[in-house]
Amino acid sequence: MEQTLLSQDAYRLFHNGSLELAEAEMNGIYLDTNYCTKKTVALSRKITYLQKRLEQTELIKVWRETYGDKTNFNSDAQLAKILYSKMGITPPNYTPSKRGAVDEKTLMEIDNPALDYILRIRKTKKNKDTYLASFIRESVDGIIHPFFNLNTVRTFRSSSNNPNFQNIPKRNKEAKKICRRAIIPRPGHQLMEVDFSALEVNISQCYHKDPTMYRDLTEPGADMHRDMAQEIFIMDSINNEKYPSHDTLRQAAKNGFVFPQFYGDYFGSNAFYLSDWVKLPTEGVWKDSDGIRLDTGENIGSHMRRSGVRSFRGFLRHLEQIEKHFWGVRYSVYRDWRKRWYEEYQKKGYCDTLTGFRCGGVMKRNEVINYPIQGSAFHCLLWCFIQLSRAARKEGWRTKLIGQIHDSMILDVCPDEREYVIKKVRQITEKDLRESWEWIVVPLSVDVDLYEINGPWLS
DNA sequence: GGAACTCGCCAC
DNA sequence: AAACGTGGCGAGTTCC
Repeated sequence: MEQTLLSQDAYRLFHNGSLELAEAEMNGIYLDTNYCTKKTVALSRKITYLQKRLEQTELIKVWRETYGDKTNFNSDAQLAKILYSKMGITPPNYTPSKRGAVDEKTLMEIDNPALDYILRIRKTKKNKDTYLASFIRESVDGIIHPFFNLNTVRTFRSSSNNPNFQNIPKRNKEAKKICRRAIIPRPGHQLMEVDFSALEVNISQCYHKDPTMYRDLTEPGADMHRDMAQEIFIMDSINNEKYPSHDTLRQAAKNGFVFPQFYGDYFGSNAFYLSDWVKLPTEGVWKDSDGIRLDTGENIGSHMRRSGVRSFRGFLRHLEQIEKHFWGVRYSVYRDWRKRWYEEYQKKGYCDTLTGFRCGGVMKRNEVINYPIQGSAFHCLLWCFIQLSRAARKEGWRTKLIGQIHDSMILDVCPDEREYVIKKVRQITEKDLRESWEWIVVPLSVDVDLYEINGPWLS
C-alpha cells in the first residue's frame, strides 16, 4: 500500500481521531446479555427445526447418497456439487472463480423446496453465529468494546472489529430486530444516532463543483433520485403522496441507478438490478400483468409497454440513453472532473484528497475516482467526532460517544443532557465543520434519531 | 494444526 | 474499452 498522510493536517486529524476513538472504545456499548443468551437458544431451536424439515426433502436424499457420513448442510461446496453435478441443473450464476454460485439470488432462481429451508437456515445461523455470538464472546461485564481502526483502509476510511460495529443488520427487518435488540444504553440513558444526510454525494460536489448537482443538493424540493425515477420509469411526475408505490420506484432509481453510476457502474448491470426491483422479467416481451402493481391500479409492465419500452432489451436501450444524458448533459461537469482526475493520476501516479491524504500505487479508474470522495466524507465525520468527544470530556458529560459508522455517530445519552447534546451536535456538524474546512462548498445537515430510555437500538 | 484461500453476506 | 467503491467475519476447504 502506498498511501501516505500528506499534510500536517492529515496527521493531526488521525492522531486526534485515534485518541477520541480509543475513548469511545473504552466507553464501550452495553449489551442485554440475558437477551443474547435466551435468543441464542431460541435461534438454535429454530435451526434444529428447519434442519428436520430439510431432512424430509428429496434433495437431501441425493445429498446423503453422495456424501454419506461427510454430509454437511452448511457446506456450499457440497450444495453446488449436488445441484450442478448430481442433479444436472445449469448454474443460473457463477462465482468470480467460475464455479456454480449458490448465493441467495441464485438459489431463488432454482425451483426446489429444499432451497427455501437452506436459505432460512443460513439467515438464522448468520444472526446467531456472526452477531449474537460475537457480542457475547467479546463482552466484558456486559459491555462490548468494538475497535475502530484508522490504519486498515485504502481510502483512509475506518474499519471496525471484535466485534465489527459497522455491519449490524438494518435493512432486513427480522435480522435487524434480532441483532439490534441486543444493544442497549447505560441504565436510565437512551441511544442516539446522528447521521449526515447524503454525505458522500455532498463531498463529491466539493471535488467536481458541477452546477446541476449544486442545484440538486441545495434547492428546496430538488430530488435527483425522483428525477431519475421519472426518466427510468417514464412518468411525468413521481408523486409519493398521491401514489405511495412510487416511492419504491424512487428507491429503485437511487439504489439501482444513481449510486451505482457514481461508483462507476454502467447501464448494463443497472438494468438487471432495476428489473429485479420492480419484478419485471429479463427475457421476452413484457406482459400487462408483469411487474409490481402501481397505485394507479396498473402493473408496471403494462405502463412500460404503453410508454414504448416493451421488453428487457428495450429497457437496456432506454437505460443506455438515460446514462448518456445523465453524464453527457445533466452532470457533464462531474464527468469532465472524473476524466481530468483520472488523467492527472495517470501522469503523477497518485491523487490527493481535500483533507490532505495521498492515495498512490496501482489503482483502477473507479478506485482513483472513488477513494478521495469516500475518504474525505469519512474525515468530516471524524472531525465532528473529535470535537464532540472533546466537549464531552471537558464538560464532564454523563453522555458518552460509543461508536461511529462512516457517516454517523452513536451516543449513549443521559436524558437530562439530551437537549444540550443535540444543540452541540448540530453546532459542530452543521456550522463548525464548514467554518473549519473552507473547501466544503455545500451545506451539510444531520438527522438525529433518538431511541427509548432504557430501550434497545430499535425504533 | 494452522495459514491462506473461497464463498456468502452484513454495513456504508 | 470497460464496466460497483470500502470493509469484517463465519464456515468450509485446501495446502503445508
